[in-house]
Amino acid sequence: MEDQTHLMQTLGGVTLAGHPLSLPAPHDGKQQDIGDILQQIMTITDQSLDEAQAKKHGLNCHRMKPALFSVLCEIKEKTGLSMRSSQDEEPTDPQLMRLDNMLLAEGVSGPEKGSGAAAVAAATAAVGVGADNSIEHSDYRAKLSQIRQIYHTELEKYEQACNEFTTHVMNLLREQSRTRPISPKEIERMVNIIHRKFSSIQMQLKQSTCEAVMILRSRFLDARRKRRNFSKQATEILNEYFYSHLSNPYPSEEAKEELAKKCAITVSQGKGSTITVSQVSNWFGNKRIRYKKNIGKFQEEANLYAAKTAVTAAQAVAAAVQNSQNNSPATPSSGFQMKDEEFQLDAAEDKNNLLNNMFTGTSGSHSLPGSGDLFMSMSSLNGSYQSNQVTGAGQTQGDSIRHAIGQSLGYSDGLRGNPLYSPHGLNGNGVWHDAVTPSSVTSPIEGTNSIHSDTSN
DNA sequence: ATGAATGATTTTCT
DNA sequence: AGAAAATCATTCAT
Repeated sequence: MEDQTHLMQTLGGVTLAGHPLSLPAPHDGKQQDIGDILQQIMTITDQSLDEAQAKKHGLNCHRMKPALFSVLCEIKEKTGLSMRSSQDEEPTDPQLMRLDNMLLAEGVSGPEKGSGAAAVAAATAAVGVGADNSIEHSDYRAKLSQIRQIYHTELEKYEQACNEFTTHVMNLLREQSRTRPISPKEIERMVNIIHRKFSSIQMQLKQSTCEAVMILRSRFLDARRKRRNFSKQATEILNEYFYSHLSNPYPSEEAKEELAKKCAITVSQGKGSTITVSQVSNWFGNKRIRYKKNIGKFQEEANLYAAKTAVTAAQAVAAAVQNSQNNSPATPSSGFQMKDEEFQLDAAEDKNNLLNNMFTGTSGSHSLPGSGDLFMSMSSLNGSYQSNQVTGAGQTQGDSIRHAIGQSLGYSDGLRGNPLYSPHGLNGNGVWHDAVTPSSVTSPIEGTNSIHSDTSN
C-alpha cells in the first residue's frame, strides 16, 4: 500500500483513475508485479541484445504495458508542458508580416502576372514616371518576375522539404512510440517545432527577396539614375515659354499640360522621351532658380529666345494680316501675348549689357522678314490671354497691341527699345513680379493655330 | 578623367 | 500645396 502510493507520488501525482486499463486495486501480489516490471525496464539496457529483445517483447505483451505507457506519456506531457508552454504560441512575428506585405505589394508573392504587373504599374506611377520608359519597364518586369520565380521555387522547395521532414519525423516518432513513451501530443509539438524552424528559413528567403526587389527598384525606378536629357525641341519649347513669360514664369497646370503635350508631339519622331507635367514643373523649377541665380549666364539665351519669339510673332502677325485683309478688319482689342512687364525696362543693372547684346551675335544672324511684309491685325491672335489677363496689372491690352504693332512695323526700332530681351522678371528682392498669370501656352511661334486652345469660357 | 549642364529628388519655407 | 533652395546622379563635351 505504502509502496504503491509512494510510487504514484514519485510519478508526478498522475492518477490512473478512469483509465480503461487502470491499475488494479493495490494489494501485495500486484505490487510485486509492478516492481518486477519496473525492474526489468531499468535493467534492460544492461542486457545483451537478444536478451533485451526477448525481454522487450515480453514487456510489450505484458498486460500492464498500455497502462504504464500512458502513465509515462502523461508524466512527460506534464513536465514538457511546463517547460514549453511559455514559447508555445507564436506571436505572429511583426517583421514577417512586414515582409509579407511588402512582397505582396511588390507583386512577388500573391497571384501571378496580373497583380504583379498592376503592382509594378502602381509603383511606377507612384514615382511619377510616365509612359516614357517602356523599355526599362519591361526590363524591370522581367527582372522582377525572375525574382518572383526564384522566390516561388525556393518557397516550394522549402515547403516540400518541410513536409518530407515532418512526415519522416512523425514516422520515426510513431515507430519509437512503440518502445518509448511518446504521446501524439508530443509528436504534434515536434511537428510544430519543425514548422517553426522551416518558417524561419522561409523568412530569411523572404528577407533576401525583399532586398533584391529593393535593389531592383532603386536601380530601375529611381528616375535620377535613368535621367535622359530632353530633346532639343522640347527644351526649345520650354525655353520659349520661359523667356516669353519671363516676368512670371509660372505656368498654370493647364499650361504645363499643354507644354508637355507640345513637347511630346515634337519629340515623337525622335528617340526622345515624352515629357510629363511634373517634368515640366521640374524644368521650370530648375530654370527659375538657375536663371535667378545667374542671370548673366542666361543672358545670351534670353536674347536668343526673345528674338525668336519676336520674329515668329512678327511672322504670325504677318500671316494673320494676310488672312484678315480678305476678311473684315478685326477688333484690335485682343491681348497680344507679350505682356507689359516684358516690355517695361526696370531700372535694372543689366540694362546696358542687355542693349549691347541686343543685336550682336545671335539675333543679328536671323533673317528677318522685311517690314513691308508685316502688317498688323490681331484678328487671329485673339483670345489667348484675354480671359486671364488682368488689365489692372499696369497693362492695357491696347498696350500689347501697340507693342506688337511697333514690332511688326518698325523692326529695328521695336527691338532696340524693346525690353523683351531684358531679364527683368525679377524685382529687387529676387522675387518674380507677381504678374498676370497667363494660362495658355500659346506663343507667337504657334502662329494662329493654337489660339483656340484657350478655354476662356 | 573632369567639370559643366541638367533632370530629379529632398528639404525648407511660405 | 506649391515654390525655393539644396542636393543628388547622370549626361555630355572637353
